[in-house]
Amino acid sequence: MTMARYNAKESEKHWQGVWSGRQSFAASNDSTKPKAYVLEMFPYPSGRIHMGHVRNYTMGDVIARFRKAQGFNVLHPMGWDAFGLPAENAARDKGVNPSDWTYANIAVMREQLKQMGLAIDWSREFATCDVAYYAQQQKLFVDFYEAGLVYRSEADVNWDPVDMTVLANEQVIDGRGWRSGAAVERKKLSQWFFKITAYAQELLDALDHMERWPEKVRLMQKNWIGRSEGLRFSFDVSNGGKLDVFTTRPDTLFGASFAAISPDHPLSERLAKTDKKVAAFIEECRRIGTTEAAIETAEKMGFDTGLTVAHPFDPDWKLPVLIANFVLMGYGTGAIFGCPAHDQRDLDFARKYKLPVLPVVVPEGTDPKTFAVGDEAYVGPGKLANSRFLDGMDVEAAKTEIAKRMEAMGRGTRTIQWRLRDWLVSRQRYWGCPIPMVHCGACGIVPVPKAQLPVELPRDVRFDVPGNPLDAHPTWKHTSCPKCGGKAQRDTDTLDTFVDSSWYFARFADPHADAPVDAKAANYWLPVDQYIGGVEHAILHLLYARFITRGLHKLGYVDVDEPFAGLFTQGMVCHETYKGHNGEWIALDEVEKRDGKAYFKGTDTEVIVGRSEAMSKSKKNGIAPETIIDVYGADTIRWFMLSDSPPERDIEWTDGGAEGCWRFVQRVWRLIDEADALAPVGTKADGASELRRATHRAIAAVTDDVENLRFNRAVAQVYTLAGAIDAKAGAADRREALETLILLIGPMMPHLAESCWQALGHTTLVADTPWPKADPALVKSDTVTIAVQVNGKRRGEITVAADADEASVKDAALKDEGVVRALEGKTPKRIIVVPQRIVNIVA
RNA sequence: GCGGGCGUGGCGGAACGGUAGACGCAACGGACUUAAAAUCCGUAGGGGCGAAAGCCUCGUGCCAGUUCAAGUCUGGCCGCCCGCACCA
Repeated sequence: MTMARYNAKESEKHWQGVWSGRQSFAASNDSTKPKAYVLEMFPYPSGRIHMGHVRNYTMGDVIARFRKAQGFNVLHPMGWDAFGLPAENAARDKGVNPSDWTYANIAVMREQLKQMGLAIDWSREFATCDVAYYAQQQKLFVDFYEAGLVYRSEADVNWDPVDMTVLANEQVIDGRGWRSGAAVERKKLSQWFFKITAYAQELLDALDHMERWPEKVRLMQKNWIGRSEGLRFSFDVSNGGKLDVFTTRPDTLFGASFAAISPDHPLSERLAKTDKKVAAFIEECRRIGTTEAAIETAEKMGFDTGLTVAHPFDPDWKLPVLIANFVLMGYGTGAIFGCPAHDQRDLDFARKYKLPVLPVVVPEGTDPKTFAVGDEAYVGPGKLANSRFLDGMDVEAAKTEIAKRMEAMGRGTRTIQWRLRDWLVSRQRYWGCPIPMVHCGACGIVPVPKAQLPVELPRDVRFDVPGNPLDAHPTWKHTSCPKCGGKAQRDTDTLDTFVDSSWYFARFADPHADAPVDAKAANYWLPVDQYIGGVEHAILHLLYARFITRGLHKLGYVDVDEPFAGLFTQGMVCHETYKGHNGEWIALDEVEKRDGKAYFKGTDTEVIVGRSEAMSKSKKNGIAPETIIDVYGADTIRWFMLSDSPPERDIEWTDGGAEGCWRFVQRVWRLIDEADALAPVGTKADGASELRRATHRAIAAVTDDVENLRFNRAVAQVYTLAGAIDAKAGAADRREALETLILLIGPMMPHLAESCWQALGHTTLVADTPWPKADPALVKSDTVTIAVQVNGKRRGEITVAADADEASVKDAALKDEGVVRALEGKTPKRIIVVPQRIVNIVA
């Protein structure tokens, strides 16, 4: 009997139907099994899935299926991060309604994900643009408002002139909008904020306990939160006012040679009103400030205001007050004192403007009289000098002493300064969750009562005029005040889409609940045991989600603070790039490769082969997953995604690699096909044949590798087992080996596994079959072959019993022919025996 | 500038401080075939000795060090990648 070649297309469709019909992957909210919540960052419905999705969802799927096989009650849901600007752009450019466009995209992508054969509980699917979802989000917003975690404030905001909306700090990258790439402008606007800074300390402290998060991500968050301890104090200004400054180095106060304020400091602005030169200087700073990356190399610039401040410990010591472009209004008080000897920026500035440089901290054992600072500020430890009552103290003691005295004088307080600022969530856009607030002339700002929610988006909006479409709508914003019943206006802003994705994982616990989050269900499922996504969300999404979860906890919706117990950030999918001789990107399908060179298809014109880069539209080096699935099937593309490259690193897509995966699919199928005279289903293998050993070693290794997300190694172990299956082995041993092979690839190539399982005579599903268990006795072997070194160089090899005692191992080693030759008759001085590893003879 | 990561065959990559290069891709040789595809078997880091089995030697970016033993640990360089970026 010979079966046909494995038909991936038919088989995959078949098994997808079977799983769906049996609801194989439905999660139970009422189970006695241990739970496992496996989640991948949900996709934006752009229209088609890309290779990045395939890699991400394949990894999650392997974990989900693996956990199910291990007996866990698994939650592995899928949804859509469906609000956002592309829908509005499509509406403007193509005249389609954003909602229609989005749901059409979702329909396509859902089919594509289903074709991947993901073990997802589709009954829990939702999109963030579903009224049912954003209605709950509006309730949450009101809850947060009432809990004091939401406030409205006028502030300098980041304005994206292309997307025509404001952005949160985190969403400005290198002075540009994270989506549009446009240079961000500054505006003063009244906007809604989430009080994320209220949790700054908690968000920081918890990072230390998040062992299953990558160190890198924790560090990025730590830096972003940016805690620094210091002293805030005031100078008396010669104009009779006070100037507040913040410093982390109060110990260097006697080395101060100037005070500097930001061009945006209120004092600068006040001076500008009466002094044209000040105004011109501020103008110049702002111009440079907004011209993008030039900030990097921007020269330090200062302007002497003519004002002075008195040194807090010596009223006769006057320091000039300068406006300096490197002082940021957004951090601390927007004013500093400059101590050039111990701060590089201050030193650069002082050298340029010929200000004194007096060292006040000198390294241990250095004479303060001879210690000089050149072009490099001294920021290391040492003893205080030239500092009156601080002389001789170390830095820490001096900081404390100054702080104590300042506090006693009522001039300063020790404070903690954060880099993190509150999360600006208002967006002047249409396709987002409407902010459920009403502005009443009489009552001020009034939340929409929960009974009146949701505030639904209108369908009839225009996108052919610039500005906020909701604001431009003729009637939508007009409403009555929930409090006094008088005429009032709705808030026409919508929420940042990062709000949508900051609690969806909690909603999945019970996506049909009447409350935003069903406490019982969420407390059962949360935290997410394994979250998988791109490192690009290391700060934005992950920090916001951690904050919102704390808010949910405060409101009693959940008992946890941290939403994601385990986080894994996967690498990108890359491909070689091609360029023409004018530097233009050449699409993959316009290139053909011949004899190691690349040409324009059908011509002899060479194209330049560039390095491998993340697949992207702009570089034209993307491969559409659907074409691969169409040709080879989902299992092949899944296998590719897991093979070779460690999951956290970038993977390079190659045609050869894909073909190799496809060949392996066929090879597995053939192994089953050609396996004649197997023992019947249910036969127990016995004994300790080589094949049985290989089988159980594979179980142990693959289990360990998948457990630790080392999929590339798991794949290699599977290859090794496949190679070990020998037609000459016993019928029972071969059945065991083949069944094991199939169960091990089950999470990785689920369709192929089901087909093979059936071909092996089973009437059950791999999806319902427990994960195999390794017999420890078979994993360990009786004999081991170890190397024997002489003076650290490998000279021979001996095979000894695994439990051989040291004496007999030594004995065997010394008898080895190669060892004898290498010893040249010398007597060993020392023999190191590492059991089951190595013998090293020192002669 | 600061912080983090990485550097191993033609390529992707393996390797609790213990036989470097598992496993795969590409390559080459052979078998099967009228032929091709598919498949199967075999070879394979560099150099040297040998008819062969095999043996010697050099090899994990570079230079030192610790150790019986270093791809792995330590220090210093070089290169690449990522994050933050005048945060006082």
